[in-house]
Amino acid sequence: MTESAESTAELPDSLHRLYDDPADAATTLRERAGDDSVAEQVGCLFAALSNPQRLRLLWALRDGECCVCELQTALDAPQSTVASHLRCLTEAGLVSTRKDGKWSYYRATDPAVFELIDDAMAVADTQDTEGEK
Amino acid sequence: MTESAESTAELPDSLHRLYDDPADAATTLRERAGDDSVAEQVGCLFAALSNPQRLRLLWALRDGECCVCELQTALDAPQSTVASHLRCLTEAGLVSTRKDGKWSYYRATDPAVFELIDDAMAVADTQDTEGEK
DNA sequence: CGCCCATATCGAAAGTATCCAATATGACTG
DNA sequence: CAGTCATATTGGATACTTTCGATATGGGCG
Repeated sequence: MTESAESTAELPDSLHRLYDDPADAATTLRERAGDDSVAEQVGCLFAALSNPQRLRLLWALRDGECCVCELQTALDAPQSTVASHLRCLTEAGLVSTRKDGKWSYYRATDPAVFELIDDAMAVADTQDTEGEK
Repeated sequence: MTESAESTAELPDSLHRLYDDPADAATTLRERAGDDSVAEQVGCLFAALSNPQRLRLLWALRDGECCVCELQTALDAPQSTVASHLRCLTEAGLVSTRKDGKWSYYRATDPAVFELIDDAMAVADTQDTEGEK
């Protein structure tokens, strides 16, 4: 009886046909969908991982740190492109930097990200295989 | 001695200072970064998960199937917005539909996606906590 | 059949990401 | 301290995403 009163106004007609107490159902549904700020935070992580070049940068870092010129070679992309992607990964907290003179070395912050990527590959594969059978 | 000859031309100067055999190093680095088409495929999965509204749709589906009007209520978003996100999730293979008369019911295709999201949340949390200490 | 209902699709506006040449920065070197 | 080197930043062109009102589709009912 707190905010549920105001949110009742916006409910779709169909919900009234589906539930005896639509307002109550709405509250349950909204709880299940979870908090938007959490979703946004997780979404940012996934967004950082949603770019093929950035995934390849992470793969290149799997065996240990690399300097920018190595990563540039690995991707076969212009220096400024690589630098922007590294910035993006850094801001997402996925990689961190160590400077040694004029060279910058990047490494993965948390190896858990590699498991995350592996799991995603497994999920993507499953879908492919299901389509083929 | 196959393609490495042509790719040698584009190597950054700095790589020559870092390795005795830059062309060979380049080959190793490029192998480590992996295949671009695989990266693209995994990237698509992550892209589907990179939107807060779509994450909330999946959360809503965690306990079983829902019809569109329930999801619409859960997100508190216009019908067409919800429909586009559902289309996106469908195209990514993350949800599937069942039609019953004029109602459409959506469900998660593979529960593994929930583990993936949970793992991502754990990674995101770790970063937060590290920043605070 | 004619209407209403649940959902899907379209399409335009606004926002965001990507790429990369050019340029800036900051460090080592003679 | 001038030059060169490795990397970072800027800025603008182009492409993709997101949102959502309007409209289409296809089912069920009277």
